[in-house]
Amino acid sequence: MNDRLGDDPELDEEARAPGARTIRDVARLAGVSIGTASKALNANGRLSAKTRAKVLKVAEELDYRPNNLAQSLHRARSMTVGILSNDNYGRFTFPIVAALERRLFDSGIAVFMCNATDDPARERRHIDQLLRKRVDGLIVTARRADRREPIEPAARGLPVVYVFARVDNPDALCLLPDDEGGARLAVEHLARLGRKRIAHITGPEHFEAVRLREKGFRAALASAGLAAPPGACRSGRWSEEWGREAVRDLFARPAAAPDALFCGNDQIARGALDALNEIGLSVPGDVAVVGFDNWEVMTSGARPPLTSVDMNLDALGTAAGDALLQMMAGSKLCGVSRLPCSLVVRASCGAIL
Amino acid sequence: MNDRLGDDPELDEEARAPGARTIRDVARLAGVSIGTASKALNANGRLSAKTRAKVLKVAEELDYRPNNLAQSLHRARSMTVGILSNDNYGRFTFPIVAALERRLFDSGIAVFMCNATDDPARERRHIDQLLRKRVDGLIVTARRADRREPIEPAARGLPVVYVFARVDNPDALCLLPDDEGGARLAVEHLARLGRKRIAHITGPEHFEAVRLREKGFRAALASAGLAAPPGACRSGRWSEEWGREAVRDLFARPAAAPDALFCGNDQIARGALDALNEIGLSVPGDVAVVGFDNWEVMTSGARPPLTSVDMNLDALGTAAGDALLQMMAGSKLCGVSRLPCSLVVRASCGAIL
DNA sequence: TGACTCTGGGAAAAGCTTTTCCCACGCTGT
DNA sequence: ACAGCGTGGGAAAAGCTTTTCCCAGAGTCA
Repeated sequence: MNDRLGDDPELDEEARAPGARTIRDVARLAGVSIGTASKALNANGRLSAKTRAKVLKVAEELDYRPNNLAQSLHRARSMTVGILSNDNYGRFTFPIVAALERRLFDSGIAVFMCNATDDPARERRHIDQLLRKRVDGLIVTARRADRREPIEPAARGLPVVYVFARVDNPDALCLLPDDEGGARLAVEHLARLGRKRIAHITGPEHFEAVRLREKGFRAALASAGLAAPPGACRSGRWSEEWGREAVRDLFARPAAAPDALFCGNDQIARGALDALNEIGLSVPGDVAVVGFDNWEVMTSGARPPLTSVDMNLDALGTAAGDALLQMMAGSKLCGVSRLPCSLVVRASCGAIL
Repeated sequence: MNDRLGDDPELDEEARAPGARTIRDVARLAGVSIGTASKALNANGRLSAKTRAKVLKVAEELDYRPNNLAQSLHRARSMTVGILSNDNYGRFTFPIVAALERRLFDSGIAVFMCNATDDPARERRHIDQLLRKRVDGLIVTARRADRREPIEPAARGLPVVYVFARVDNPDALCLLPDDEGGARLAVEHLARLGRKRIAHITGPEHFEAVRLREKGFRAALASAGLAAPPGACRSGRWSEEWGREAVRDLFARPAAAPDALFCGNDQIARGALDALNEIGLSVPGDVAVVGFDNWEVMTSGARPPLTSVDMNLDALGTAAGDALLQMMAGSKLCGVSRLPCSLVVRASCGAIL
């Protein structure tokens, strides 16, 4: 038996076909059958240590990589999942997807990225493609806006996790941030710092997140024994401009002016900060401000740096990965699960720093 | 022959195994051989119209989807590519990847998303996984910072496109935005509007983009017959804070103050706007400002809305997709290709609106 | 009517692994 | 020395398609 593979003319011959190494090559060069090679590579059957080592050595020298296509075909598990996204901006989706991909990759699963920007036909074609590729599961993400339709029944039997997306089907598993709890966190913090007249400037009411955050806002006020005067909650757009407008309006009569603002997102908060500045009010001296999203580019560019609620999107992504793995292993999971937010304290709320 | 498939007891039997339909099922129910069914589905061999129609009808009724794994195994083309990203933020990568995915999907190719956030070991494992999955090509993206190492030689023979990333290997294809041209666009525009003392506030010098933009800045000044006084170009960080600092410094002696600022990124521009505001200078009245990146959240939140250079990242993504498709079809492409930027004019530069 | 040409469809190999089942060899015990 | 048993490794099927090659039947022409 020739152990010096480096001198084996057969090896040189093989070296010319890169990337196309098969288990046949390994078996032939190791002088064993294909089945034996497979067993050695997978630490599977009963083989002598010598044979096993020989096969592994040859595989290493050939830089052999098993063909996942053939493996998947045989095992009826592709070790891939599809991520269906509808976020054309990517700001929320990206951290989720990144964490998800990391979690799944650590379990040996690769993800197909599919972007179907609110085009139902395109989404159907994507799902069709994923089914042809025999993905083992599906993740569906959306912008927070929409309570979307469940995906096609064709996917029945396939594990599906909706993350940062909500469907009405009670059999579906939806993972979402706890908007209400996040709002409560912010308002409780402000109340604890002694603020008495807390207002809420937020986005369009048709967002469920807006309604939930308002709910949390009111709940926290109530449990802090504070009143929510009429007009203390303003919903508008998600923009800085709206933040500025709302502040100008809220502070038009100084007597009734708030001493704290909880904003529905960091852009609104940023606009609010700018407007307060212009009015001549100091932050956090006269008014404390808390945002939502903890979007670094907004919070750190703001003056003073913005305290903000973090939705822990990466934890959400990791949780979605965990859930999908469980479902792929046979568990039936369903219902709406909301993961906690956290408060990232910076200077704008007037906490001791 | 029973044409009413709805009544066929065999069909009902089959209906219980969802997603597991094979071409055997189609063939059996259509009363033809597997080979014939395949020919009908692929419009391939010579078949009578009747047989073809019969097979297609059965396939439709069964909701049959060919198993891509088996197809790929046979054809030795997986119709998948991997996207290897190192951008942990996603701001630049996301638009590129989205456009890329769209382009490739339209050609029937699915993309594996791999995030290897600057961890070389992780990147190697990702590449290994992709090779096992027998991807037909690879896209490598990076943060603009680094002139990165080419990926492992193991991938030799596999088409690779570097986009928004740069490697020294002359055999590699790199697609990048034309930073220099973008800078020229901005400065020419300012010069055309009559600005005479144009300064440049930009990011860290170790970024190639910073050096190229400065080069474009100086070139455009020269060809407009304007001088670039010493200290007209300041490099620092990519942050709003740096924009504010630099403005305070540049405008310390009003006599030598610029009448226009070209900023290396929108965050710097945003900071500059705020600082100018505080100093009491009007934009664009006293000073015109142009940013870089055309990042919507920055440009539209700014007051006044910010004129900015757009790197056309989606065009870059589409071009990368085109290039990869060509390489997959056999073309050898290499070299560094820079795609044009464009200027998006808003109020901050003082153009007629 | 016989030979020949189409034509439509079938059989089988190939693509790469995994896994089950089985066989042969060598050893043990008497 | 022989029966039996354990052990290591091989053969082959299966997983799902595609494609090539071939055959049978029908039609055509002389």
